[in-house]
Amino acid sequence: METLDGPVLVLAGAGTGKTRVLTTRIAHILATGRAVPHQILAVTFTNKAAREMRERVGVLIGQSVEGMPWLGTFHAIGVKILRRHAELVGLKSNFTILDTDDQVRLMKQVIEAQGIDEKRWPARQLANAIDGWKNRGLTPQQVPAGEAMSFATGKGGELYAAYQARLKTLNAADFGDLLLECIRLFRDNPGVLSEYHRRFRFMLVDEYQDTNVAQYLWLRLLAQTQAGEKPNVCCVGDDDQSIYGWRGAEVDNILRFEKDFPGATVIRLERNYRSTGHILGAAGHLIANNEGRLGKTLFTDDVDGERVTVAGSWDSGEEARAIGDEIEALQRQGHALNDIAILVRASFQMREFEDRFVTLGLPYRVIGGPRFYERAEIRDALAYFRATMQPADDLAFERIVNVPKRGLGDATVQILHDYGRREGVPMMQAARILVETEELKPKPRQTLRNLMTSFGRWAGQAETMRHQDFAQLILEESGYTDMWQKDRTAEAAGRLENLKELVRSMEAFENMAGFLEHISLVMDASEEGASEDKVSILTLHGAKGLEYDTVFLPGWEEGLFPHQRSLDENGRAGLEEERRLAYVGLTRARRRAKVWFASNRRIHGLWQATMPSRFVDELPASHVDVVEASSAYGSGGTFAMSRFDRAQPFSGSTYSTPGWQRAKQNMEAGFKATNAPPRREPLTIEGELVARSTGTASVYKVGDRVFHIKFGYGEIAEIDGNKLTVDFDKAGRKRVVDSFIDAA
DNA sequence: CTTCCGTATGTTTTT
DNA sequence: CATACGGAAG
Repeated sequence: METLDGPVLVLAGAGTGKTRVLTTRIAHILATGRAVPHQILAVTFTNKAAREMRERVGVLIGQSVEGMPWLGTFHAIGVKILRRHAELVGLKSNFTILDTDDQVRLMKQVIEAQGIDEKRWPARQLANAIDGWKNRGLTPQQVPAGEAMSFATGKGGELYAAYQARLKTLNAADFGDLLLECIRLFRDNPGVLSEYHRRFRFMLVDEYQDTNVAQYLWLRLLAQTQAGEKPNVCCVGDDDQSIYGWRGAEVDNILRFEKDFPGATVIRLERNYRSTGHILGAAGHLIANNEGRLGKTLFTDDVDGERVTVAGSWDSGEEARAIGDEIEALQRQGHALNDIAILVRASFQMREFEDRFVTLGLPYRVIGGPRFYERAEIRDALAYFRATMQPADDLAFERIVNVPKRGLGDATVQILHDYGRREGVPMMQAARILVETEELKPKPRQTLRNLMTSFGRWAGQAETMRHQDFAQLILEESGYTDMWQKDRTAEAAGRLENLKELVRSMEAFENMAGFLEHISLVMDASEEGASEDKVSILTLHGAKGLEYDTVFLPGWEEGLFPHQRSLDENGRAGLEEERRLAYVGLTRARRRAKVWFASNRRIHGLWQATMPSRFVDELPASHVDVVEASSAYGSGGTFAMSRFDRAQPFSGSTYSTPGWQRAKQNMEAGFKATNAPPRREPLTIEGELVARSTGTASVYKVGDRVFHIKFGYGEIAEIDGNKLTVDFDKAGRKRVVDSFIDAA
């Protein structure tokens, strides 16, 4: 770790203190005077990681050093560089950054402009292709002919080129460009590149296993050195935690680090400070099934602790109930809900848990749902701001020209669009010109005139008011807030709340322009109050980098985990990535990891018999307990939940328990998917609900109109202590706990 | 231009 | 099953 000079690869296993390595290294470089803050380039993948690193460096070196300007995500640093040299890549320095949604809409236009049927060749698909090419560092000219052919019978490359051209006219860049254009900048302008060579004395990269080709090329360019010199580049990562291959990450980057940087020092961190012995043992054994690893074996000085448990359930509903019960049991033993997480493979699995927890009145939070910036209301609001601030931002203008509905539909937009393209002016300007002509029908013409007057007025006010008041004003005068206030659906209240939050978050910025720049890059939700005690529900992907005392891992079934699609599309590599995901899941646990699988699961609405995941088989018997599912569910009927015999957990690596056998038999018998659940649950729910009722009289009465944060408005049908049965207008009849309810 | 109904389609997700 | 999107009718 003291090695400061030359290339260093730190292979940091899960829970070995990866972030600590990076932060102490930075602190060390600064403390020893080897460089000053602005000579250090430190890149991360996510804003969260960047923020965390910044904070931790700050703590280590004290307030004496002003922040590090070159600590950030690949993209944030890319933008910073591009803005300085924008003209060299055909942009102006105030270029707009498009997100995925803008991207797709623009591509749709490009596809249609080429006279291609957008239905046969969806924009979405082209966006994915182009994204893939950009991830691999390919410009339109460099796309392999075969691949360019694959879209729209050979138009793929052309469309990519046309799209890039459109971006330049719009003075815009998409996320991929932030790196790709940087690469082009460096390649075409050696002078610029060497300026950065001189500047960056030390380079550090976090999560190196997640880098894609473009990021790799970018880094290589920056790490180029004079002959004989070795770059001071330090990459930290863990090949066993590479789970973003489907997004362009190349594990290869980390596997061949030593070839790329001859004479590199490789440091392995294998001492784990997070988990108990049994958890590490199980995870290590599992991941050893992968080939092509750099190979690490984690160890700990901690106790062996509890074995990893494996439990089966009849179906996903029972899985949710059993896990809910276990969590309540843990809670009674004094465990904080914040220390408990449920890690799922696919987000559809979350719903069952949510429903169950709502019924139980067990507080939970879903991590990683739709991002703040992705929400329609936020994007609409931002589009208003963008259109006001940057009158050439056609995409923003198009987005909100008819939101709220004001009678300016496709026909009108098309006219503006055509005129703009023909005359080479932005749509807003086209609109100003056209309202003075006879080209538009009287009604839309008047509406459009009013709208343009508003935009004109707002643009004038931008300078004179505080930007948050300014934002508020636009949202109100445009009728946007009004639109949601009139909306009585479940989400409307939340949307208004989000808008308020958006305006509130602007306070932290100098002005509107600064805010827009930030939001286009950062775009993640304002930190949710982690202060309340709640169970976390998140995907395995979302769990990377996090840790919890107790981790529940439901849905370990063939087809779901490993996911069938991963297997089909990427074969062995896909399987190995799934296995790494399992490894990530297990290693999130500090004290308890609890694996679950169900024998039946509803997939696409049909009940399917499922087989336990091969990963269950790959867990070593010596670190695992096969446990009986919660007894409450096992006792009713012949087909009731099987018991797993504690006394004979395994024979070899094959399970011999009844549930296991039955699950396999079900598969082998070729159980056909049915429309009906394979079996009705015993009526334990009612008994349990009654038993659990607090008896406290509810403040509500039958027939009251209420509002539920998740289900919206509804009417109370029954009351049972603090458990209410509510007929929701949209969500139907649900049983909920009254603490989740407000009077409507 | 809006509303409603039918059909298609169901991983993982950051910037 | 449930939702999301696109096409046809009002």
